[in-house]
Amino acid sequence: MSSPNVSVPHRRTRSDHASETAEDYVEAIAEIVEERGTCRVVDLATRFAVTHVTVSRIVARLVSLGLVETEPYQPVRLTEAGRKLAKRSKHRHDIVYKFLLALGVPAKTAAIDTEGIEHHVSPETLKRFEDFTARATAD
Amino acid sequence: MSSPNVSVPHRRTRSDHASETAEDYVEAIAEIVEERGTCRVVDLATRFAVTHVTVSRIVARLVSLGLVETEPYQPVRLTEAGRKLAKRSKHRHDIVYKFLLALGVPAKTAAIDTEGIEHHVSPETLKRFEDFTARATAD
DNA sequence: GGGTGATTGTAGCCATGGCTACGGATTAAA
DNA sequence: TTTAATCCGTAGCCATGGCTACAATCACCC
Ligand SMILES: [Mn+2]
Ligand SMILES: [Mn+2]
Ligand SMILES: [Mn+2]
Ligand SMILES: [Mn+2]
Repeated sequence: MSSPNVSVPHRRTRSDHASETAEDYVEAIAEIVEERGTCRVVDLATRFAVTHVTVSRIVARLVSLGLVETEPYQPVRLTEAGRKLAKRSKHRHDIVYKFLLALGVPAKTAAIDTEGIEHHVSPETLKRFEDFTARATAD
Repeated sequence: MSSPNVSVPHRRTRSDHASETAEDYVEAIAEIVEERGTCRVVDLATRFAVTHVTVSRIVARLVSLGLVETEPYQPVRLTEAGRKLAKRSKHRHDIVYKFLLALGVPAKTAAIDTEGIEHHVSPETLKRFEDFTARATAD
């Protein structure tokens, strides 16, 4: 919002992609911890359909970003900052998903499309999504 | 659709990103040719707010993909395949943009969000966008 | 204690898309 | 015809996110 960057359309798209991995990973970690109690590298590899090597390197970057804590051969834990980001990401994710459902998109397709769309929805657009879903659901 | 790939949400998102550059570039080339008669590397660099080096390398890949033709120091031209992709991309882009407008998103924000969202909208979702816009505009 | 399978780490490769620095080509003016 | 500006190419750097191959660690059972 501050930098003139984000007012050039493609710049904003690129900047969205830069934060995308962090958002998806902390969200996934929070979900997996919720389900299984702990989250291991393998769980993330399965979730994202990539190898454990890819996950390890991304997790290392999340550590350097202060979103995640790890010890060798131990499960992955979120920091407080990580939990906050996860919460915000999940919130936005849910709004987008429910919006697509309210629009009449089949659940499976909605789940898939949401995973990409969520990162490109500005606060303003998100608000319109919310409003629409609220009205459509009011019946 | 064919591969089991695209049914894993994040795999589809990644595959969307793989085609994203090609789509945006051929679309931009078509637009710039429309406006100025020809499209040079510099025009694309301005459009995407990157250096001419980045553009050159991406254009080289588009050539190898059969979407674009170039000669040294000459303007960039679309092949027939490039024009077709540009047309499809623009069509989808327009539907997403008009949909956001119909939803009540301000034009500037809609333009920015569209640039990212368009690549993650499945045919099914696109159809719902179209339907919504048609009804909202019918008043 | 030893063996085995699952998990994690590490080395090293590739493609993509950013960049700076610099040099060659084209074009238009002087 | 020289000069200057603009445009383009090339070399070489970086970060990210994929991968395979292999080594180390851990957990658990025998
Ligand atoms: Mn998500
Ligand atoms: Mn996502
Ligand atoms: Mn785009
Ligand atoms: Mn995207």
